[in-house]
Amino acid sequence: MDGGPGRPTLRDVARLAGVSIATASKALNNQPQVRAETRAKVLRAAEQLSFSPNTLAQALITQRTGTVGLLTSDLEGRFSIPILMGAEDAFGTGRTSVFLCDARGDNVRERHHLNALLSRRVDGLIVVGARPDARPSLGRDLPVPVIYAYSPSEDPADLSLVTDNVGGGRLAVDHLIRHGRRRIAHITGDPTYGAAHDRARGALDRLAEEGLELAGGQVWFGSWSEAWGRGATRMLLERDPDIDAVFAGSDEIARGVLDVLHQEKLAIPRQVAVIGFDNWNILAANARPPLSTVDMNLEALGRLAAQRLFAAIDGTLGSGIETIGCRLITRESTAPLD
Amino acid sequence: MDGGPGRPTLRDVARLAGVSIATASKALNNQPQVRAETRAKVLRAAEQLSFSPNTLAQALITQRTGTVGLLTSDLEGRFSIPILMGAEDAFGTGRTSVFLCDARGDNVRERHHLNALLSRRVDGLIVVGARPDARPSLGRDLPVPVIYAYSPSEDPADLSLVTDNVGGGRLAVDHLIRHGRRRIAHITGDPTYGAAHDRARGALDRLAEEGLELAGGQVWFGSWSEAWGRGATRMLLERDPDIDAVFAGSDEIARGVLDVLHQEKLAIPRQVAVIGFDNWNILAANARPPLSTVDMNLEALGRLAAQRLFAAIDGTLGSGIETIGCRLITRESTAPLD
DNA sequence: TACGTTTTCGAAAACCTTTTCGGTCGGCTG
DNA sequence: CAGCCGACCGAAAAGGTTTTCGAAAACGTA
Repeated sequence: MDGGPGRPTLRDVARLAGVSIATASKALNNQPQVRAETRAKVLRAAEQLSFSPNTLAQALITQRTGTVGLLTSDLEGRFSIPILMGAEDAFGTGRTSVFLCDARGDNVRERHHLNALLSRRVDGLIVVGARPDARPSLGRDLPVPVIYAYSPSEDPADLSLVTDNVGGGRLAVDHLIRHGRRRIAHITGDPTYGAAHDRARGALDRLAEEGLELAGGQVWFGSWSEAWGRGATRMLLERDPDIDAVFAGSDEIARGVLDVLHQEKLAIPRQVAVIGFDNWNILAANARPPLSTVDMNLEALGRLAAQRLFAAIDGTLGSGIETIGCRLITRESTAPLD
Repeated sequence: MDGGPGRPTLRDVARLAGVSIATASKALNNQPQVRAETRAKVLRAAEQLSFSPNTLAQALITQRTGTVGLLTSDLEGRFSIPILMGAEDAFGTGRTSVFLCDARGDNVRERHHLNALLSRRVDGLIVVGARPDARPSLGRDLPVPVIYAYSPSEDPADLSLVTDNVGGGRLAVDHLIRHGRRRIAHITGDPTYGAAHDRARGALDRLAEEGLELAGGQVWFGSWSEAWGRGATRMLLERDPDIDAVFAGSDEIARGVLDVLHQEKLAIPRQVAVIGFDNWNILAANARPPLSTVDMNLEALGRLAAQRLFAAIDGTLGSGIETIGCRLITRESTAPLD
């Protein structure tokens, strides 16, 4: 009936419409060299067979698959997902599809996935890391453009898109200062993370501009956990009971801070304001009180990555590190001192 | 040098090895009809050109792309991700790649993605929904097998894989009972979710078997939020101050429960045990004390979906609803009464 | 040497589409 | 009527691979 057991092909459409394969193709692709009447015939036939063109064959000719690879190191990580969504979003509207590959932080698996993606002739790659520190480059002589998101590449010849952690730290402290806070402490996470130091630096810079010193006598490095937030807050209060604000390096830590402040019967935000980092909704929005925090704009980063890649696919790729600014989210855990 | 500007093709390999394209293909694919010496020559040539076969062309012939589509309705949703990871995991080892598509809960976008995936000639589809209630089928006459994960299809002719919420509720209450708790309350989420009722039913069933009644006089339905967990706990304590355990319908709710129990100076787990649902690590593991909870085995569900799909690709697909059991995670928020 | 058998290799078709280029047909001008 | 032009259509090549089938080579046997 339709020419065989498989899916209908352009040949079937052409036969049904009573034209040649070439004209059928032209009709479906809005080429000008076909009469309106003929085009209608073809379209009707295609509709009738519910024909959908074989993208593989198209790609074979046009040398463009309309696919990109998304190589993530850590899917469960909360940072890959928004980036991935942003990228999917930016592509989704067009005719590009995304191959998702999770390397699970394993180098050989990453290599394996990379080869598979190249075999599939993806038009480009986005590599999103698990943590904001630099990672090894995939190499300089890949046949497709590559964009590194979140984790920059170690090779400055690559193009990397990262969040502005220094600016984020500055943003948080600026917000506290504007609300009249003067005795601001900073509790943050794992000191092996560059991001922890960057955020701290931004915070200290802004304090210095105001002629303020960090309350608590130091930046409290530890781990990115609620438990550390609790522990550090206890130590902090012991050492310096008079703080009026805490900048936490992550929302998890902030939750720990809130917990201990409640235990100590300190009113939030009246006596102590708290601000977090990440805008991890489930933690921040549901906190008691809801947590002000710094959002890294990861979806925007993902979208930008997609756009840059898109531009690079026909054209040439830039290099270096491009920084995306953070955004302040104010909720009830910070408020002006009255 | 390598025969042109583009990537090396089989033709280039053949030329370099001094054989025909056909033999080159056979050599690379371990076909038996080629002399060992010739095969070595070809392999060396391929290596030298760092040749990787064009999967598109292969797919065109073999009528199998080695790709599957993962159609999710809600990427940011915490339930899609583990399933997605499980599926990626099960496929990743082989030679299948995954197209990720997020419909954002929008029907026309879903249709759009579906068409794109079919155009790309995916070998199969996994559809993962945003909530555990039934969703419309994609249709019966798709040219590839489809598996519904998490959200079952409304059409019983489709194959759906879901979590056993009744069993999960039973598991939670059973755990509490075994630890000597008798006055068990249940606070859960949005009553428009079938899962909320299923979990409650499992809980009530197990209580009935023991001749126990639900403490608090009712199942407390509300919303899947920490705030509701707090509010419900306050009402519950007012009505029935003597509870010795709370089964929360989600970890978020459980966090709210813990919060209020702490405020009321009730010792956990000595006076009141708390168990959650979801095993959402960031909430459960970091709670004070760490939260016992029920894990839905979503990665396993994803893996199973991949396996079922794989089996269906060559073979025929089953139908109906297949249920995956839950798993108890015990942490410190539950302990035997002494 | 003649012949049969096994092994090894290559030519060509097939997969499905796009695109170029040449051809047909109608109508128009001189 | 001859010639030309524009509009429309089809044959065929191309893209990279797999696979079938026939041909050639190598080998053993009579």
